[in-house]
Amino acid sequence: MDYVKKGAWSPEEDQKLIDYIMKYGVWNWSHMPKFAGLSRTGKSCRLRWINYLKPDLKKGPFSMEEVEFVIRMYQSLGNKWSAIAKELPGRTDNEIKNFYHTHLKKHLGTKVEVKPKSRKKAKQIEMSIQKKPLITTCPNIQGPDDQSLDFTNSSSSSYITFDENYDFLEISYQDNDVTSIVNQVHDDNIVILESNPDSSTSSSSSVDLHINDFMDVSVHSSNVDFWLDLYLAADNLKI
DNA sequence: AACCGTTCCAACCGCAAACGG
DNA sequence: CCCGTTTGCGGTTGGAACGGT
Repeated sequence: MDYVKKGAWSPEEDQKLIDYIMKYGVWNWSHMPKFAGLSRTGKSCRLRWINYLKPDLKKGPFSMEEVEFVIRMYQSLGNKWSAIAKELPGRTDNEIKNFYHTHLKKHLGTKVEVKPKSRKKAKQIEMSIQKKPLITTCPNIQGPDDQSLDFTNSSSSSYITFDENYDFLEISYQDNDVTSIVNQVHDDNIVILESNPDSSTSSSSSVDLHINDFMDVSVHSSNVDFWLDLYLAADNLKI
């Protein structure tokens, strides 16, 4: 049998693979296809089973908890997708990798420079960040009342404030007090912060993170191209 | 309706690691 | 230890679906 099928799996092929594995289990991926009546490579069968057909897979969009977990794991492990997947039951390495590339990648690139006032403070911040790092993300997010939180054309300062646990407190922007909106974003939610990647052409798009004496953290930028978005955990969140 | 650019993910590929004779 | 085979991993991509004009 020389012909090897490639591309999308048909429902019939899926069923053959499921039936075979349910009956005989996985014993040898490379030999199994011909016994299962499949014109596929073992590699293709393995991938199809592991990433799609296995019964204990969780289907559907990532929950907020899963998103947060993936972000934190990525920030501590990097692109160790299988290691991350092991800690996230029901999600495969491929799924997490796809999720990262489609939803997170473009938002995680910006480094925020921390300029603590003292060495002690620096250590505190370092530990705090390890525990609960600043996270990033999505442009053009809709606020709770469908208010679009668009900071793209900022020509003034923006502040975002966290408490000593790095929990989000408030945000102020120009003359507009958006605290009322933000207050609806609850503690469990992730606040995302980044400079606009599209503004990379501009000469000085730095963002400074200032630690004040109260151990609050505020982010300040007077750069025209700086923008902030909030990544809301509300049910209407689209990611 | 037709076209076109973008988004997204299933599935591919190459390579590395693990296995086993 | 060696070497062929199998399994596992991470980067990449083809094309379907979607959204805008």
